[in-house]
Amino acid sequence: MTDGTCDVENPDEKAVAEIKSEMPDHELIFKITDNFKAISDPTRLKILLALYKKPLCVCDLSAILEMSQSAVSHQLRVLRDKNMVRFKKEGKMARYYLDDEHVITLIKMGVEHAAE
Amino acid sequence: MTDGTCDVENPDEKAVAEIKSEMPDHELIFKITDNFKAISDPTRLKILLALYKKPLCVCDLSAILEMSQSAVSHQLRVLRDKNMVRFKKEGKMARYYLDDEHVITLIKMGVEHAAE
DNA sequence: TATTTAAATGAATAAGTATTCATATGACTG
DNA sequence: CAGTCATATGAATACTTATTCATTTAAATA
Repeated sequence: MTDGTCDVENPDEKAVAEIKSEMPDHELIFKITDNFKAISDPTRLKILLALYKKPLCVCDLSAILEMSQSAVSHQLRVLRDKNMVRFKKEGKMARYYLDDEHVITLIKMGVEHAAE
Repeated sequence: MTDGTCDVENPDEKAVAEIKSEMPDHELIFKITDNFKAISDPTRLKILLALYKKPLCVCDLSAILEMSQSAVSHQLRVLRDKNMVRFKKEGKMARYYLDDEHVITLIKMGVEHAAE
């Protein structure tokens, strides 16, 4: 075992090498996991589900999620940094919009999957 | 502002209440995020992508990912606990199989999304 | 203008987690 | 039967991250 593969019952070093070479590079892997990570937090998922229904201000999101304004703002910032939401300042309010249809498709599939 | 919603320009308390009532309950939200969390880690994502090509033993996965056997085993356990992979003991080896087609569909979409 | 409101943000804290290291188990092998 | 190999696992460590608290900013209002 010089290459890390098993000795036992393994005429498959070729297959292993092929799978390794076909593996997406670290950058792409990181991009993918980064997107999934964004929708892996209950607060952020709920924000996206709410905004899917209707653009909303921070205050309304805070009421819908029953969470502090600060916590919601912090998570909105995460979603903004990933370009999943955008906002428009309206007076002293900030109205947030969904800005990524792909993510909603992913979430819908996740909902179906989890609901069996 | 007694209900947490904004005073300003907000005749939408009804909409807010509706969105709140239509929000999936905590249990379902948790199920969904739990699945996404599983594929939000680069190591686990790579394991699933590799097993999608072909069932593999821990040792081969370790070689493909260029990671320690221990790290791979720990992550396989996480995926096993979520019923995303299963394994069959073959002598001293353990051959791991994908055990969740839905997850692969999600990952495929994630790949497409990330690759633009 | 002083005050209140909506939102953003930095720092601190707490909770979660991925990897490593050391060790254990069970199967094959010499 | 002693030793090696494949794998699993517990503990420790290092890192990430979600929330809270306190504060700040900018806009509306009294």
